[in-house]
Amino acid sequence: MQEAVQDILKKNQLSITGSRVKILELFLEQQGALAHGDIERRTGEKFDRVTVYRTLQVFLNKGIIHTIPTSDNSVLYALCKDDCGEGHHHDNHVHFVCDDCGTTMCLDDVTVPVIRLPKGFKFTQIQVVVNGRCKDCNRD
Amino acid sequence: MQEAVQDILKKNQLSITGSRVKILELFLEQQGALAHGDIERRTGEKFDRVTVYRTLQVFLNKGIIHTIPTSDNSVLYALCKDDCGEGHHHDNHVHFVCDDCGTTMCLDDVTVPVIRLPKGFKFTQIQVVVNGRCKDCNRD
DNA sequence: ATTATTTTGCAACAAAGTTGCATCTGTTTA
DNA sequence: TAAACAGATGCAACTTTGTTGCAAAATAAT
Repeated sequence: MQEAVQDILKKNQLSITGSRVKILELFLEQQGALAHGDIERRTGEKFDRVTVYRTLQVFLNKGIIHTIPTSDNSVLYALCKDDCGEGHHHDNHVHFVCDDCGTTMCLDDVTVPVIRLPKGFKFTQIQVVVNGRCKDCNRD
Repeated sequence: MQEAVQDILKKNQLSITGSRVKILELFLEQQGALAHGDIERRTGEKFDRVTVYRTLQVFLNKGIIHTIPTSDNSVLYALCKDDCGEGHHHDNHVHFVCDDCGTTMCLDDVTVPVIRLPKGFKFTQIQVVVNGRCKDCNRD
């Protein structure tokens, strides 16, 4: 885990600092998306709010994480898979929000469908947000 | 136009007030989505910020407008078509954001695709956000 | 026209996000 | 390994966005 974090930072030519390591660890531990507030709480408010914002911004620019559009318009961040980097920024994504437990995740293996747009429209990116019940919540 | 506005308000059992009329007119005039800021500006700051928020909230509850999730997490509002009302709240929507002119619109005639979710997942709602160039911007 | 009900604007507040700057930490080089 | 440099951090102050309670004003009902 420690190594994975360092690898990612080095690969992206980022210096290895406390906040970056800690925040990246959070993303790796938890399969799912995190809000800015979550991150502050789960780092034990060890880092300044500003630092968290700036760290997330850096990760966004490097393509390490990406944002997820939500219907309630809170900002969520999620780890990107390997095929995303600077330049190639998540052309297509399917995100799932569980109405029960609130978990938001990126369904990487689900392919984004082709959408027939009206005449004259050209698309560059498609994001899909699915609401429903996740695997865990459906057990009960 | 005046009539259309009054009709909508009456149909939803809302009293006819300055801000409601003006804001509804904005939505009817403009085919596309509006941010809260847009609305304030285009009403000439005639109404208090709070009033605008509350008016939008009322329209949302009544199903007159709906919000659109955007990748940059700004809140956008758009008019609903007739088949949306209290209770039946936009289960499926395709929204288009033009990267050129920034216009965001609701593509009502585009059908939302079926998405195969992983085992155990159940969906209740699907929102699709498409980025690209709109009809108008593609002319040049 | 008068009353009852809603809606509005104001003030104050809370949350979310940004900026500039001095200080500190990580990295590089000798 | 120590000095020097570049970059990251924390603090303070500020802006933007959104919320709440309450008195005044506008709308609807009688």
